[in-house]
Amino acid sequence: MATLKDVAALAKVHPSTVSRVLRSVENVPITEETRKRVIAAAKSLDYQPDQRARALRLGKSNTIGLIIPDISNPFFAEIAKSIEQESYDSGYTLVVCASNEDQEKEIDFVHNLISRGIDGLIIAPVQDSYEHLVDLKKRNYPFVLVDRCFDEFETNAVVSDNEAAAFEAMEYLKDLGHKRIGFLSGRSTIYTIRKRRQGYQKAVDLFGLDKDDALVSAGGFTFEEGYSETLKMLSLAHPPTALLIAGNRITFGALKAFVEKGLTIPDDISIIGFTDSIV
Amino acid sequence: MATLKDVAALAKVHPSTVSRVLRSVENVPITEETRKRVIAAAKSLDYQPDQRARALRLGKSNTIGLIIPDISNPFFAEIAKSIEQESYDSGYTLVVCASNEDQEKEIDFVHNLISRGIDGLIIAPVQDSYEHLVDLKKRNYPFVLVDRCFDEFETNAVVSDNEAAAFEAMEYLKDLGHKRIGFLSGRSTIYTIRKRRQGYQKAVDLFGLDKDDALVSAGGFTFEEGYSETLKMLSLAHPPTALLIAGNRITFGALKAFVEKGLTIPDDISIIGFTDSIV
DNA sequence: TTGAAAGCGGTACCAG
DNA sequence: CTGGTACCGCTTTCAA
Repeated sequence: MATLKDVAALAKVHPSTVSRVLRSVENVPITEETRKRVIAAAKSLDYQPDQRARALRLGKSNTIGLIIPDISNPFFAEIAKSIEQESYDSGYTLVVCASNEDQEKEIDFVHNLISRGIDGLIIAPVQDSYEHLVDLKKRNYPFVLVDRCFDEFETNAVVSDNEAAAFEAMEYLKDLGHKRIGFLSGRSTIYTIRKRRQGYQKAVDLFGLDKDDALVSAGGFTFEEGYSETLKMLSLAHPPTALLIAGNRITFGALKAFVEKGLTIPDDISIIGFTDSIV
Repeated sequence: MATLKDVAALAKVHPSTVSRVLRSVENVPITEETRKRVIAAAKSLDYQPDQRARALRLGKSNTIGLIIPDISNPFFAEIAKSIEQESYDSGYTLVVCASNEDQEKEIDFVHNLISRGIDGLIIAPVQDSYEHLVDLKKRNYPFVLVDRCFDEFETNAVVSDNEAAAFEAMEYLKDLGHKRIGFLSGRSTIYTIRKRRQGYQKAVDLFGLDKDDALVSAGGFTFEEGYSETLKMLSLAHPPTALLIAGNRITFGALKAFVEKGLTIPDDISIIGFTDSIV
């Protein structure tokens, strides 16, 4: 890698001059002569300024970090994609890290990214704990939460109204005539899941639907778990006639279970799933 | 952010001493006394070494970059996930960038990442051009290609045998009795696509299947394009009885077309798709 | 056993 | 208009 010095030597000027020419900002006047020489030298050496040195000096890196629980989940991948687009267009580089739903790793990433001098942080937290975030807030470090947040901990966050959405879905199913509706979801420590469940419960109470603990499952958010939990629910003495499913992979698991049981949608059973993939 | 100096001041020692204590490597002897004081000071200030300064000094960042064409494509998301795991376990941080199938952006990322001082680069190239990669090779910069590579340009690459896979799929369809098989894919500049197509052609020739340009489409790799291309192929005078599809989103598009046409699998039509999502 | 100083590659301020 | 210099935060000789 060519450095400022190399370019300076080739152009027979001082490094600081090269810096000025290349950034061209500042109202500093420069002879057309020198400018040409410098530019030529830089091009011939294919000079690229070292961003870490720059960042070190400037205290700004034009980089932001994104921590998501699972990059292979289409929902988060889509989030990552849009954020990436947006940052790129604004001249920022996005660093994507996947915590893999591992709280330790998330905390690790937070520290790691900060020590790399990123300008800001976007986190979809694992949500087993949040002290590290409290810490960030105390230090006034710029960060936002996406998709999931904490009721007990106030921060900047962009989340959707999962409770309302779940409630509306339930209302729709009720209007179809369903009285016995099951709820399938992942770990209930997760904000989105809790909210959806609240919407579910609210609807059950308000519409006088069947209230039964066996109809509520929070087994996990994988394909396999969705599959097995659905089977379990279908083999109840009084199985549900409809399902509200919070999680896209769970939904596919449920579909597999239906196929296996010979059930068809919407004749034998109705479902509404929270998912945003193209399928 | 607390710096070495801050810690040093608090512990009443020289910064260099703090550095030595904290890295604890080197066979440099240190009084237990001082060590204790330094550790305490560092902890109380929650000191995290500045990685960019460190990288600048050391000439090594323990970071590797990954450039993929599309993060929202499950195939690449899965690749990103495994690489991330692997790097994390080896103490490396992975920076993921999405070129969005945009050659310009890819080149941009390559330069950007290098100037950030990453130790190595993994690229699934867009494949419209490769001069920037030739450049990397000339400069002896450590990089590998994944999934896609160039026949005319030799590099380290990890790719699967797409040609053989396509051929085997065709053999399978032929054994089912199909004579007229269509091929649906994305842009044919892409390595994987080209190889699969070669496998397809080889099978058509070798097994004496129907050879018809109308049966081969390279429209694009999106859901919508898969949908419209399938419709187009189904409305031929002699439509295919089976389809080989290279691309997971195209496959879903094709499925949509089937549903719309009232065709069922495998009664009315057979398909084999290259895809790795759970669906 | 610890301190002082140089330098990684830039930027910014002050001189001239 | 351009050069010199200090410094960002850290590591690494070299001395003491």
